[in-house]
Amino acid sequence: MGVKERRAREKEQLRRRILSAARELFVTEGYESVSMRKIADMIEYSPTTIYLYYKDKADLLDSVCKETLLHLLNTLDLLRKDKSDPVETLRKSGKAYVEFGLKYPQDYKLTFVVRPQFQKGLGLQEGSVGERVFSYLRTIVSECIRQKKFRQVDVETTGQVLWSAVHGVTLLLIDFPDFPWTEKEKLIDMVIHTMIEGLKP
Amino acid sequence: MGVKERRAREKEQLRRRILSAARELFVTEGYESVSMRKIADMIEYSPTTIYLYYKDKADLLDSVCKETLLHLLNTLDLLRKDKSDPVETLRKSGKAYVEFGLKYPQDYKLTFVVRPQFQKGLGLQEGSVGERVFSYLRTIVSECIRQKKFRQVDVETTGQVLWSAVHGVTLLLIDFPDFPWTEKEKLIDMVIHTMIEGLKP
DNA sequence: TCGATATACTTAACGATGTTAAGTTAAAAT
DNA sequence: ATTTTAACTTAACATCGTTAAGTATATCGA
Repeated sequence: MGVKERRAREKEQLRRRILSAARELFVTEGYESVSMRKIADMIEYSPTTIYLYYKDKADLLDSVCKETLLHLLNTLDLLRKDKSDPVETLRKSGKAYVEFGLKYPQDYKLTFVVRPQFQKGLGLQEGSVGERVFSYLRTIVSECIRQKKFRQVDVETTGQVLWSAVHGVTLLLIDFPDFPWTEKEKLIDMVIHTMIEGLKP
Repeated sequence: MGVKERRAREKEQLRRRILSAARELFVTEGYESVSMRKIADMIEYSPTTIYLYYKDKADLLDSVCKETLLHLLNTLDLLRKDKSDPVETLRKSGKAYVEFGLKYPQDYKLTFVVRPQFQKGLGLQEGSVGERVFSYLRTIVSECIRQKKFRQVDVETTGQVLWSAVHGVTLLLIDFPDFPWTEKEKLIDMVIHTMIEGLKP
């Protein structure tokens, strides 16, 4: 009697096929340049079929971004294993964050720049993947303060400050690839290093 | 025989009317949501008239952004008068930069996020307004180093680091208005303060 | 002052967009 | 065997950026 189950599985498969086609197109051609018809062509269904699986184009974007956040979270989580030096963990996490952004520049922009425009009131609500990413940052910062590696600063604000810095350098490097940056590695390292130095006692 | 002159003046006037209509619509409705027809409606001309003054929609965006950069440059330039303490000038400039972004959030996004996507190879070339904004930053930083208020760091990289930080916090505040930020003022101040502390000897 | 030319602008059209409503086909349930 | 349900498609709407062709008006040379 596994008929229902098989059908559900098939539906889920198509759902995923749509999502991955959408991601590939969004990333290579940009959200605005991708039409529902292009996505439909890629998966060899009619354009309207997509609407049976996703509310609209913005919903598709939303789903793509949630996946990206999950991917980012997994990438960062790998670094938390080593608990010896929280400052070092923070440095590594910062680097990993920026490098993630540069490795998947369009995914990063979709998630942190394009999506907020289309999903108004996206406040990183309780339990969301976005909240979990930020909470990851909070944990490390508070450990740095507890071990007196940082001065007695407000954990919440400090987290936001650090996020600002890495977000900023990531976006600048993505958006202005032809700007005469000093060597990328050096710039990223200095952003993080300067921040950490500025937080020490 | 001021006929030619009058005609040229009239052309220039219409050109400006188009530009300011475009800016108003871009800023209130977002670049993608604005159609050439809407702009045309606002100035009471046919849509195709715009093409006699601007190559295409991206060209219109480009002109709007150049104006924004000029506006930003003028705002910052007012702060350079006081030459007593370069670190204080830097702090004020940083604040002014972020506040400019928050005062004109959509203009800021158009200039620093949307435009780069449509004008590929936008490297802030020699003599451009963008170059002049960055050069403003470079001057202050190098003065800080000369006066030994900062350690002996690379001027170019340091400028880029500072830009990253203010750009980052500006965009986060614009893009995630519903995120539970600590008080805006406090966050902005701490971003700048942390950076400056991290650069001191 | 008359006819030619150039300037400024408009109308009409093309192919493409997101999305909805109505229709079709095939499988499942009764 | 007939009805119901699910999955998908066709056709259409209003709107988009942009181009080509057309029109009207003002300027210029005679």
